Amino acid sequence: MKLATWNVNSLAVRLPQVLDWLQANPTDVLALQETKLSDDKFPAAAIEAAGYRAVWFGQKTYNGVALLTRNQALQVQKNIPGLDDDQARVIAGTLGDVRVIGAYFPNGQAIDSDKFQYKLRWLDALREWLHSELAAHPRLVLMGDFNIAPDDRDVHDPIAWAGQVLCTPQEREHFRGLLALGLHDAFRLFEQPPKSWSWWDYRMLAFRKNQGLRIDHILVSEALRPQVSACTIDRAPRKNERPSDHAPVIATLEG
DNA sequence: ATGACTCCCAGTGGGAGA
Repeated sequence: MKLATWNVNSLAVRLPQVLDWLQANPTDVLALQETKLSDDKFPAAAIEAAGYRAVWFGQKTYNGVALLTRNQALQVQKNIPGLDDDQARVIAGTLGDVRVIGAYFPNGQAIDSDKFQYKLRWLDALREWLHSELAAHPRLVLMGDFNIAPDDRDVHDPIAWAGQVLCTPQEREHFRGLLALGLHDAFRLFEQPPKSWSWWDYRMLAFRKNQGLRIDHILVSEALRPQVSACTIDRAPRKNERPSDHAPVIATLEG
């Protein structure tokens, strides 16, 4: 089973790249973030024509998530139950016996902003929900754009980024809290090249200079961990003419 | 360096992203 996550920064702009990528990288579940499309504008027909099913949850201009799947996703859940949230950030579905949660974590903007407080509240609610989801679905994957660089080795310039949003102790504590639920960072189950990033700023020639962050993640539950045989970041789409600022992260599960 | 780039909705600029 191949699982992948990709923040596409506008599905309207990136749809051809997503379809090309799926053609080259057959995937059982591709979680998308930042579709930036209201539900009536979601390109369901083009995705079906490419041989994929989809469930989606979006809004105009901002946010928006989807799961593109080979088989129909069941038990679809949109956003975190019990959290009063007007932003479309989560879509979950069940494929076979695997529960898949695709999420676009809040950015947080600045530590002294309301958006950072919202991020922390959202993270609290996510952890609460995951606790019960894991009890109901031991075989679970949480993947998406976490907007958290878990460790200094996930940051091209840890000194410049120290204490900045995406790297604060509070955010990293939340990431460790997810691991404490029994989730594992699939990327770190394997030897990886140093300076592995999933996002590069559009500015400052950041991709050409390989100055980025690893903020897109695939977390697998304890029950799935033994089956994970690989986890990689595919930099190729970042070299496209009009790329997303994020690259896809891919995990392979045996069996 | 309150920048840079890209996307969006707007409407000839500004918010948001990370």
